[in-house]
Amino acid sequence: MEKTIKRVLKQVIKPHIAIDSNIEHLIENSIEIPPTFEFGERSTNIAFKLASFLKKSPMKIAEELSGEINSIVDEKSLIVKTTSVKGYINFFINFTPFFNSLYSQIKKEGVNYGENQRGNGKKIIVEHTSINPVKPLHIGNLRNAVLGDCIARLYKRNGWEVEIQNLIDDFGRQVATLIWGILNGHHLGVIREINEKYDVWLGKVYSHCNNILAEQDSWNEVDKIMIDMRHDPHMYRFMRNICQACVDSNLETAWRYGITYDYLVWESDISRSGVWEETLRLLEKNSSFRWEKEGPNAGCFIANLGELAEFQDKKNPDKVFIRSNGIPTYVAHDVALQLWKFGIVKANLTSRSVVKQKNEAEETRDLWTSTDFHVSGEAEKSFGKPDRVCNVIGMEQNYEQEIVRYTLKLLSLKKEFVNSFHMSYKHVSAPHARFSGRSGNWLEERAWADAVFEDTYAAAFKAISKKRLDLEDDPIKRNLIVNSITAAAIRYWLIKFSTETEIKFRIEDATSLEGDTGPFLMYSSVRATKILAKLSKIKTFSKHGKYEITQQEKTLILQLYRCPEIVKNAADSFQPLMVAKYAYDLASSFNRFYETSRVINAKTAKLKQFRLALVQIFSIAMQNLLHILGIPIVDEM
RNA sequence: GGAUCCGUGGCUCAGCAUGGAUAGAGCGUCUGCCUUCGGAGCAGAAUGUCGUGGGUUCAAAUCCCUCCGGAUCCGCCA
Repeated sequence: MEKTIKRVLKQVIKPHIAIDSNIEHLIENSIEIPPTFEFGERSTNIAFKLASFLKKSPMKIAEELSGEINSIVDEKSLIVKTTSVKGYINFFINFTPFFNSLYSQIKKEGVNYGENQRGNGKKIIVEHTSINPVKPLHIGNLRNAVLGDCIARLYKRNGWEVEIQNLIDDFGRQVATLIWGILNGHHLGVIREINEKYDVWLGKVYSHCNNILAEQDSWNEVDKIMIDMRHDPHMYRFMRNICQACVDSNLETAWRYGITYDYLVWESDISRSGVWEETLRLLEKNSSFRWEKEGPNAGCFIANLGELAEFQDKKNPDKVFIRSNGIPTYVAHDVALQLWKFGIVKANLTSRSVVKQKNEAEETRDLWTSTDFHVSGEAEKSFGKPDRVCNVIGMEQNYEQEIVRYTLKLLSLKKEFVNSFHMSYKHVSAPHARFSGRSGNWLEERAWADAVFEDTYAAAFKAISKKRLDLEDDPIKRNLIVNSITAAAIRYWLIKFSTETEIKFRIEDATSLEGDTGPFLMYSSVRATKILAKLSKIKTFSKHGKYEITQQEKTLILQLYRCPEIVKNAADSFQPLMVAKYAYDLASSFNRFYETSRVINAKTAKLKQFRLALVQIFSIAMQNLLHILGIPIVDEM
């Protein structure tokens, strides 16, 4: 439709002014969706833009162009007529051929409707979740995971090969803190409740350990454990087993929400494979990095970021990569990791496939993990070597992520520099503070991912018990449906905000099932499914025959048409929110259609056929969108 | 001190990249709609100095600057 409008516009503008690249650009970006349907299906403000070139008033230009367009179109072309209102040119289209072609397209593309192949098979690594393996996911971690999961799905539908990594930092201070606590028997002071998830209990222990450490001021003992974890095989095995149990428990949570991974990357495996040493050799060869001989940073290895314009305004533009005690800093580690992801340094990790995961659509995905021992005869698979890397990390780490990115620039890794993306988002906040694993405040607010699931489940269960008395005899089916509604509600709630908005955690918002929510989208899809099931015997829509199209139907058709554009823009701007908003608008349009257009009792056979066809393509598009959002598709609810 | 982000009805948020017609939703409040494809829905009402003050422009919630309020960052923490 836009293509046709631009072509016609150029045709009528040409006699008035030469179309150079400047004018061409104006035309390309001038098509918009009018505020109300009375102004047509599309409009353009091109007359305003041309006013200064033609030295005429916008209204006059719009009037002339509109008249000229009307003289070359008729009721058989896609554009039926145009009007000029206050300087705008409004386009009215012929819905019958428009619908016919949209219908054929969506029917033909089916589950692929909305997709494109722009990625052309290129590969992206999306790293998300990546929590320390000492605690459960809290709602903020879940926001990270859901956003990352959604971006991965979006990239896939833009023709990219996607590899989802989850980094397990088992060599960090948080793990050492926990191990210190367990070795000193402090976990015995935290009673594990019946059926309590392991990671939840561990998170309590971890928080407890922090309190004791703060009282005793025994951090030097934790430092010693950090060293022992690296050098004492028994200590390492002890630590890794605990982390493994925690990760297994974390995965259970992720799967409840339809989140799956391709590769769990263990920090200890990375460390032992020599990635850091290789990175250091690479940096040492470059003049932008140096060992400091004097001054406050004497004995440290420094990244000379001050030579970049972007860091000139910093109080201290240079960044310490290796402390004077020889231990690399966190950001240096992240640099090594990024270099490894791009395959600039080689880690030679041993990997094994551990479990077959299923997401909400029952799609199978093998989960692989890096490992410290190889079982002979096991299948191997190589990871990495992407064209692009996207790290989903909170906004408070914007500066660190910039350092990582610009370090690539200092190393003259131009391609890797422009293909490093930090998907940044703000925190989910508790009423008066931020959630933190250390303070354990997620506990008192019931803000860990499993508790939020339970509370939402309870709300959904209450609702379905009222609405679906018939399901009392089928608790298994009811449980499946309630699980789906729960995941839908929470996932949608985490996606619907802009990544730049801090979400205030309030359980009544997360568990809401009405209005701008995930269940609302599911419900519209269920309505369509029900109609389709009842009319499964009607022969397929043919474009011949006459029928009237109502305004609600037109709106729905126009909404359906936008799907591919949204999928493209959402991926390009790293805004899953755009898909959520669009899916909500589409569901809303369908509900209005549903209220005003009876399908089963339509007045004529032809009308019935047309409406059924509209329901069919709505159902296809909505299911594709739900899949991108990771919302389960159900037949009833 | 410097940097980034945020400020939109009572509440929670979209819209800002690429300026454009009457600033959109949801929740809450109020009024209607179940002999009607499933009411987790629909129709309607009320509620707005788009933080403040300037500037640019034919046109500013959107771009630029000031100030006010909030968050985060600028570690040999992770």
